Amino acid sequence: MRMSRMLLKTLREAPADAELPSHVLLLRAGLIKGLAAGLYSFTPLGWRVFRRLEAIIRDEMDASGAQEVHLPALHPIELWEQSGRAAQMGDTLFQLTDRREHGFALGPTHEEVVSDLAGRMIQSYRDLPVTLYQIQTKFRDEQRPRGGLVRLREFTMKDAYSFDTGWDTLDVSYQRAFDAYVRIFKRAGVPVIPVAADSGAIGGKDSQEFIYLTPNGEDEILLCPSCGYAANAEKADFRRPPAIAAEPQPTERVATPGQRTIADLAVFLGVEPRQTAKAVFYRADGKPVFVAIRGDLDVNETKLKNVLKARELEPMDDAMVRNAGLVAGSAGPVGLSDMLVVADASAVEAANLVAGANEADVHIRNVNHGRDWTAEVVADIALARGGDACPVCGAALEVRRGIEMGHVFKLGTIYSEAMGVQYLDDEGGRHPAVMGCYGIGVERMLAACIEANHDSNGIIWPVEVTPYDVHVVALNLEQEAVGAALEAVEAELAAAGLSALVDDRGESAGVKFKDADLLGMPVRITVSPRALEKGGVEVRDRRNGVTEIVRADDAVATVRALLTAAAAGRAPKD
RNA sequence: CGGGGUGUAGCUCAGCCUGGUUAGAGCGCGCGCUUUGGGAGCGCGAGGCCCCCGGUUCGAAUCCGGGCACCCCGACCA
Repeated sequence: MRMSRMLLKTLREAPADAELPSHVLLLRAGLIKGLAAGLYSFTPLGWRVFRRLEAIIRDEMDASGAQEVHLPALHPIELWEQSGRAAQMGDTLFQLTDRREHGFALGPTHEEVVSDLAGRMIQSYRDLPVTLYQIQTKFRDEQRPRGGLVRLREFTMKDAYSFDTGWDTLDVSYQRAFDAYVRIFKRAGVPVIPVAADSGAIGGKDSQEFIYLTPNGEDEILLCPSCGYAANAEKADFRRPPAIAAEPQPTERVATPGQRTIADLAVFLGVEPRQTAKAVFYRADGKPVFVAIRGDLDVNETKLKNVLKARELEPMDDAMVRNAGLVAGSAGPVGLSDMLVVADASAVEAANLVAGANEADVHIRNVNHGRDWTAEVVADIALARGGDACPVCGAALEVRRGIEMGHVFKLGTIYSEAMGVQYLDDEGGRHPAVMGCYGIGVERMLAACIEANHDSNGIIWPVEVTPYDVHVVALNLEQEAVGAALEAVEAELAAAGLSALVDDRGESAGVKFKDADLLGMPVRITVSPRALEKGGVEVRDRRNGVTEIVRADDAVATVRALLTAAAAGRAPKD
């Protein structure tokens, strides 16, 4: 491809509204153009990269035995009502009506549609197991699109769904998908770690996310440096610091003027935070919920939401707090009525806690569960934090941030039951298929690929992702010798099956070199009078900038060697 | 949806506080000449509903009110 003919504009300066390195480079290299919040167009060069990522995904999915399908992006709303997710997705679901006033949704994901297809086609255990996948556009009316390609309203997902006769064979399908993901991210040059993840209110069993660790990420991950335990903060467990054991003592009211936070209260009364009870009030699907947890811990709202099987969980507003007879700063579980009380195990096990008296500036000492108050629900609803003890080995957990690249998830029979995916076993018995689902965000993967593969000059494409294998810079192209050498190099590259982007523009040498670095092809060849004088063409490794002059005849072999070394992850020679 | 910020040329921004000529710069773009090893030089030129609507005023990019858009931080997800 000749650059003089390509629709491509590189930017010398970064647009002001881009912050992430990947976003800046995507725009500066002219790979994407914004249309509106969370919506981007791909340029010819950007689309080439996108399609190479798709090709890697397709290749590995096919190799894993999955079969590609193509499902509609436009879904009858009934399908979403049938699964119950129209309500669950809420405003995230883009909805519209056709000319007959029938409701439709733009698919945010495809469990419903694929289940409908599978339900119509799967009849017997002989049809199972089967894994279907597609690479499809998804639509989500996100609360906040952000980070260039990191969080979009229209994006491409590779989504796969496995159907099995039972949980045991689902384990096999799940592992196959997992292994395919490991290979996909490796080939795409995106370093990821699998972490235990929340499976949501819908339930399901194992769920793991593939996370690209970066300070720019939106997810909080807890990692154990000692044993390798890794979990999304929503899911993470930890060993709580032990409570102080003691015999229950009689309760005692105590004046605590102005002591509204756990920290203040603990100092005021001369106790440790873990000797207090923290009270937090929520609305779960509109209903008031009182949550008690030991004072040194925080509530994990995801865990709480799951325990309550709530669709929506939000802090109570002030009016609701007053109506419930609660006093913020001095709230406690003693004497509450007309409200669901949920407690973390920590608040139940600990003896003689200090708790609010539901009266301004008054607390109660020596509050004990079972004697002074009772929780209807006792569960693990505590939030793991950096420094907490690893649930596996006890070492201090570290907090990192990351971007979710993919998610693998054992769904079970939730959708097969709702959507009617059933099979007959060898005795004629009818059962719902056991499902798994597996997603990868393709644009997000492209963003992470750039985050992980760039330097201050621009992108450094992994060999399997690069839009062209070689960037050929021609200088003084008007000189006959240069023109001839360029044509020879182009012909040899083509004959060797290597793709090339050829800078034949009338720009100055500096502009061409800067653009070559920015655009990030792994190898650059310079065809110029100076190189010809030295006996050939110049070949340069983008990774370290090292150049060598080789005979034009040897250019292809040299390029090959550099690409192979880069693909193998071998250190560039210097 | 809560908090913060920004809307002036394709991009980065000045001008706004303290209203007053034809609204500016750099980069980019077009033409000509010159130039070709790290975003070159000279000359000429095109390009603006100053986000939108309303108000104040003799007069608004500038002051006031109301919208909208975009970005960042939080609650949600691939």
